[in-house]
Amino acid sequence: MTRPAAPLSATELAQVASDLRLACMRISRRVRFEHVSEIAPHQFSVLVRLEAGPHTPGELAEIERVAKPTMTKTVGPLVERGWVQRTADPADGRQVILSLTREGRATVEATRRRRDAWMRTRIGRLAPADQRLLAEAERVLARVAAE
Amino acid sequence: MTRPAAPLSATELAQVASDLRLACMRISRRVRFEHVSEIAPHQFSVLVRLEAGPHTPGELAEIERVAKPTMTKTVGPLVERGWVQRTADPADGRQVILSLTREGRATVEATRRRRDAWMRTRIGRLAPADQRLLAEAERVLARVAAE
DNA sequence: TATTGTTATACTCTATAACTATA
DNA sequence: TATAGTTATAGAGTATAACAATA
Repeated sequence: MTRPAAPLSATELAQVASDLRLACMRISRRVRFEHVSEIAPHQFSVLVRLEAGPHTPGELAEIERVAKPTMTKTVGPLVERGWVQRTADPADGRQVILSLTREGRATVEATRRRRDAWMRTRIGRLAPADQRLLAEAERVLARVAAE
Repeated sequence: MTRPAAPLSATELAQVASDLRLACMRISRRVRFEHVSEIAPHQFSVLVRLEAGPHTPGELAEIERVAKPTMTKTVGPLVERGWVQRTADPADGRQVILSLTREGRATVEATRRRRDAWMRTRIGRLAPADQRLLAEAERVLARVAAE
């Protein structure tokens, strides 16, 4: 369908990498700062982890690359606000199982919707061809991000 | 050269926006965390601002959206490490002019090179067609970021 | 009196070390 | 004795309020 493409030259590669990195970092910053969030980034990150399923504080600390006492302090306010609940592990009395409450799930979804809306508004303003270009590029960029 | 493109449907638009936002945020996070930096993000940000030219602490505080006392504390260690220098404003005795030293400039450039290299390595591994796709998309993404 | 920058003080997020309960 | 989680304590980074020097 399309003719075979030549790889970018070293110069082109350097330029694209630099510009693309900068664009990603700027977008990321804008999304995070756009609305003065009701929830701190590290707290939101924990809610997102719990969305996928329950975890112990120790697991969360490892996933988030944070010390265990830090996770204790991070989770505290989330429990107080009714977004996370602690339950005892029936099999091992030392462990605690953290899970998202219904309110916690709603908070994650609301925050995600706000962030997506920011991006959707801006892409929506682009010319159709540019929209399709980004749709194509997204698949590649997702692979880069996942690497 | 190409046939006219139709705009994305609302569903496609929502999907692309969400996925693209996530990819940008992940890449941004990876770039920032990849090397345990010798300099904290907010300090690096100040160095980058000063790269463009001298500023007063008050200007920097406004640009970085931070309180003035915070900027005083941020700049302190940068001066101690020899990356930033303070000079008195000859026209207004209340003001201080902050500028980058040669060492400060070198630090900014080195950090930027490391970050670019991370991205360059990953784009370099892609198929030529994907490289060219990202090169095209970068221009659009930069517009979105600048908006 | 208004403005620039700093110092004083407090709160949050992070860490390491010490402690408690359980295995 | 080892492990999961918490509490105790300390170091950054942030803020607001109070202060000193200058306009």
